[in-house]
Amino acid sequence: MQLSELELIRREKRTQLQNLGINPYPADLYPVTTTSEEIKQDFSEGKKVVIAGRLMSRRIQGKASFAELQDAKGRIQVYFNRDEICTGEDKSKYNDIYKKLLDIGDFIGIEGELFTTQVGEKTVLVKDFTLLSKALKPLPQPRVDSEGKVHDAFTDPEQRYRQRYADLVVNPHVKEVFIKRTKLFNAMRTFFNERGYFEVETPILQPIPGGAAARPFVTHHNSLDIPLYMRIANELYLKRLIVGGFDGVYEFSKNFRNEGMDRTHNPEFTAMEIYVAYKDYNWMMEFCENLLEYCAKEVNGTTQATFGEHTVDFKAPYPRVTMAQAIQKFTGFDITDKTEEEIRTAAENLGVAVDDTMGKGKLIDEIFGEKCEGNFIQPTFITDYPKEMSPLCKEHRDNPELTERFELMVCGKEIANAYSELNDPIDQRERFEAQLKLAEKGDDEAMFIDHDFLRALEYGMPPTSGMGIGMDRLIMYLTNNPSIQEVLFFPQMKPEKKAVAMTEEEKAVFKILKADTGDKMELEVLKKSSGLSNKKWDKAIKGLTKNKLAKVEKTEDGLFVTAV
RNA sequence: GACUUGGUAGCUCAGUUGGUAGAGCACCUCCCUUUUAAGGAGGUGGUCCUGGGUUCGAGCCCCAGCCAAGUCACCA
Repeated sequence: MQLSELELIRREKRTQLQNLGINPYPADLYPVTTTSEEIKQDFSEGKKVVIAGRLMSRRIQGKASFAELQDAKGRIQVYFNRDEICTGEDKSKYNDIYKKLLDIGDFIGIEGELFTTQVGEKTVLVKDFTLLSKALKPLPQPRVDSEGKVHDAFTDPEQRYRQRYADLVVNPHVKEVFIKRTKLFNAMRTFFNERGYFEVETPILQPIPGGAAARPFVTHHNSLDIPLYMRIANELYLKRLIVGGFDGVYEFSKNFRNEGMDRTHNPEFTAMEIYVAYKDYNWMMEFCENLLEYCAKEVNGTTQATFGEHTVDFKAPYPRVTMAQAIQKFTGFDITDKTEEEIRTAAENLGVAVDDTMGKGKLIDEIFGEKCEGNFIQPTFITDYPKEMSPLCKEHRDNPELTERFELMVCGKEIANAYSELNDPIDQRERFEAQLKLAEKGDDEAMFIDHDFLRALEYGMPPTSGMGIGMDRLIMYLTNNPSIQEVLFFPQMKPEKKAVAMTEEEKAVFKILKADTGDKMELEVLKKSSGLSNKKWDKAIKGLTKNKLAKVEKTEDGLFVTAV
């Protein structure tokens, strides 16, 4: 890896510090007493403080200098004055160590006293400082001017996602998104725990990937010599726990789906699933709207959230619309009591793409997805989905073609999905078998039959309502980010291409050179044995000498190439 | 998977018809003791994404590829 000039300079400074007897990476605890935030909130002139963080900007004016120190809570101005730091004859700590050997990005600790500058800035007067960690790579340095305009912003998404650590250091608004993300998780936990529901963990490596229709990642367990799948959902395991006697269980689950990536799909994503015994989906709707109202307030301090052009209000309650009502409203077509053929014709008339493999449920789902879904901006429950689309959901108490299912739509997208859970083991087996038929027809997302899950149901599961929430999508709404990558610390990226150390020609030449005894050859001999054209030879040998892998020397006996 | 746009210094970006690769910030040297995006003077810094091709000559034109973003398709 070729180092830039700036990186070489910093490495040299590291060595110089060591030569001065200063460890650039000391092991000692640093006795921090406060943070930048506390200093500003609880400011009193002359107060002694010990703080630590990264040096983020410097304005050096000879024997004095202002700088900014950034810690986990923000930034605080610090004032380095030569006479304060170097009270004796030796002024090198200021002149050499501070001014010459520290860089922006270095972690330092500061002992000092608070004061206010003539322009009114709360500042730490540095009495002494300690290098805590030397940064060898220069950070991007965005700056904000007095009009609030950002200069040199670090904005390239590729670099920001690949080097999230740097993104977080220099872009405070990015850090804010992740703070809100954690607030959301904490808020949900609090809401559930206060109601007595129990947080659990279930397997991520599963012999049968169940609970959703999706293509799984496959891996292999060596000593068992069996395939294992990364989980696509945790539903079936949580229901086993309801069978086992828990009243309410929930889990934040990292799920993995081996499907396409775009700005709303990452191969791994986080869902929250909760199952509560003796409840139905009507109860769950109320629970859901109360939950989201609570979470929105905890995260943003208000139930309103801005998402692009929309302002969404999470204040409960939310409208409840059946799928049939939604379709009637946006297409004028009433699907109630219609045959499959009538619905197919209606879909075709509406310009919805259909094919012969689609059953009644799929057709209805297509019409809804195409014509209705995008219209629900404010949180809205869509209820009573076709049975065919919901193999884990209980049949509707009033209509055997439907299920007791709802999805919560926000800004035209689903963020929650819930059922009155199917607990009839015979019905469940038949639904799995119907899925198996779909798989045989080539649907690679059809569900597997999970016999152990059926066995669990046979022991009896109480009536239960369950709900899943897409955490990534929800936090996108709460932080106004249209891309899932902005709400994941480390979104999946294609691997960075490794810089090729040597070209094929260079490798060939180098191999011949190394094979020769003494690693030294006459240039003409080497050139001839490489068999390269003039142009390619020239490029190869220049490449090798440039990378200091070979050296060309002229002696009395002629031109020689030496391996270095 | 298709299409569109982009990839030039540590960061943000210019780069004319194909003719010696530029700016601001950062960095280095010197001066400067209460400043605040940017004090003054001077200087250093490049795999122009990669590989081919056209050409006397390619950052620029052509072909292929890599990576990213966006739109669409597919998918929860």
